Amino acid sequence: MPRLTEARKELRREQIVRAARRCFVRAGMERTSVADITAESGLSAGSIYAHFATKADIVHAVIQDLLDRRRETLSAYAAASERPPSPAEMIGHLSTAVDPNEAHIALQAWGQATTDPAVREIVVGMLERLREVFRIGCEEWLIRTQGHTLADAGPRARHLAGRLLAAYQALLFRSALLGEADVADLVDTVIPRQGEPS
Amino acid sequence: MPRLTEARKELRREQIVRAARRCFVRAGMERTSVADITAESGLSAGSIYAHFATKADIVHAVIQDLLDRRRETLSAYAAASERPPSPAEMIGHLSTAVDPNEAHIALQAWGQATTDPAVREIVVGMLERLREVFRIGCEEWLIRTQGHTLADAGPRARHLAGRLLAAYQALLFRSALLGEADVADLVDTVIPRQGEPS
DNA sequence: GTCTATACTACGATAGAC
DNA sequence: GTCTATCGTAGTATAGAC
Repeated sequence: MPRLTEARKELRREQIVRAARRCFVRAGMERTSVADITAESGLSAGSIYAHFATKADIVHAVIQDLLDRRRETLSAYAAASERPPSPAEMIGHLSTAVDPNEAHIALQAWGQATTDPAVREIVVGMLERLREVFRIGCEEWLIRTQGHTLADAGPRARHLAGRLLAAYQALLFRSALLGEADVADLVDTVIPRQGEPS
Repeated sequence: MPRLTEARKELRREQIVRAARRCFVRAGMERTSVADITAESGLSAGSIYAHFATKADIVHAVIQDLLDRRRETLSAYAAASERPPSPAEMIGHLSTAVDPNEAHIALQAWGQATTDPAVREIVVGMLERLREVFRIGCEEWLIRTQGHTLADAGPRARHLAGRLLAAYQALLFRSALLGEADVADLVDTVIPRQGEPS
């Protein structure tokens, strides 16, 4: 029966993480007190501290969880279609898939990362993995639809991945702080309409 | 003599803002206490509260001051040279001029902006002004060195300005959280080597 | 205007009953 | 495991002397 209790434990953790995420969107990570999280989750302080040692651990869990989901979604999109999506299609898809609430947390995480080494680790590590997802996606696209050789595609894919990463971050910023219109505008701005970007 | 005392007052405010900025770089805006700022500035709590009503006012002043300086620097660069700099030259200049400490504050401000309306106002407002600086710079470059007509240059400059803005934000992110190498890499990635970007 | 000392509040974390 | 109640601390802001 340990597996059942393990699963239950994980379920509680998720419940807490979800409640914390709602609080963070509303008031920010630092202005959210543990009392706020207890109120939002319907649990008590004692219960929460049975699953997380400190408030910082909750913050880290929320960020990690968010970034993990994001990466999985992207990875799934790139792998789903029979014909690999072009960089322009990727950004187009991202622009429709990005959630302002998630963008809020992401920007807060960036700010935290400037002073909290643990958060920095999470953010930078995830960034590298995201870059890798982009790179592999671009490589497949170049080889399978653009007729590049493997040798050619390698450096070119790295280049494109860096560009996609920057575009994605700009997307998050605009989604969090500007309007829907600015998100759409960015897609037009960053990605050339046809073929491959220079 | 009111002007002299006014000037002294402003000087004290600057002293406080500078001390606060150092604290923010070290520990973040929210984890910095007023006591930290008094220690860093060499002043006392009483003195500080004689010049700022609340800690939030200090935060706002630090952010505003930073963004103002940034915009002035950029504006001066664009206006300085006899021949207007190209977008590529602008980003190249930015990449060498960006200070990691300033980038730290900028990212913290973005995070704050997601929940603090006053900070959001400052950040978004400054963003629009920055976009305008870029737009005007690009327009001049297009007209005076690329032979565009005014009618042609308008929309094109707007397009380029949006792109420069995104690149600048990516630059700040990398400067704050990644290394010098990633900053240089971004310049290569985002800006085509010659002529105008698509 | 600037200092020291402090009032008041809010927070993170724990204790102990159930 | 979860609750209620609470301890200790740290923080913002103010009071009052100089």
